[in-house]
Amino acid sequence: MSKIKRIYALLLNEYGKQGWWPVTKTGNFHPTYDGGPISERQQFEVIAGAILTQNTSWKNVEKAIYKLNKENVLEIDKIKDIKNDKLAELIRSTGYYNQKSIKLKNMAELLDKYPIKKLEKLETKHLRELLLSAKGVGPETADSILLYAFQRSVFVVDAYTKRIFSRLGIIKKNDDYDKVQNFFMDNLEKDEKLFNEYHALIVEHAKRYCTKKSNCIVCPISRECNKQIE
DNA sequence: CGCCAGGGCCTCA
DNA sequence: TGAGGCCATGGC
Repeated sequence: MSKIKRIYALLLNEYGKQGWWPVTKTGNFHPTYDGGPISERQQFEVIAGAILTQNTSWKNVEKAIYKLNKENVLEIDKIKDIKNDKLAELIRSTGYYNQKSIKLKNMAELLDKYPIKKLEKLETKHLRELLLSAKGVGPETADSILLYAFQRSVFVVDAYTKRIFSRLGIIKKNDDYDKVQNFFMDNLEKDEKLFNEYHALIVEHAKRYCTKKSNCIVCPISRECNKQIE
């Protein structure tokens, strides 16, 4: 078994299935981790959440999603029509709220022009390019949307991925996004379910042990690690 | 009080 | 193409 597959097995054994991406179920206002197929409305919720969580803790995003649900505006048409100031106020807890308000409305415009049902028919490469053409959507956000909203087998790279795997000695900390992504995609089977779970496990591991000031002493995968802390 | 959080854009060299 | 500033709240 390859090293990255072994790491995956260890993390899965340690933390269990994560049930990503958290979405709001009917009759509720808070997103929950259940896994399973999602509705078109929930696809948009994932897209919005991917934007809102940029450089921000998910806890702060949950509060915003709660408010958006309570105001009944977490839909493409409603985000498109809502006043910028009103939207900014609802998502205040996520930080960068003025920029994110614009980003959400840009995305709603895009999805109004290219409905999700039509985007489903696009090849992954073309869908990725379209998402990246939206202001405020960079590679990580685009790939999160591809993987968690459209179930495309794309590996998501974030700051946690770089931190964990550079400490493990598998990548270099200055490797750019595409290089890290290619490393994972060249060394794992192209399986959407695997990519979904692996990224979620990376986030969990980074939060619990591989924090900025790491917790190597109690880390469950320290045997695999060179402990190359900055 | 400072640091960090499921980034991305813009500018400047 | 790489580094640095900027956006900003909430938890600890």
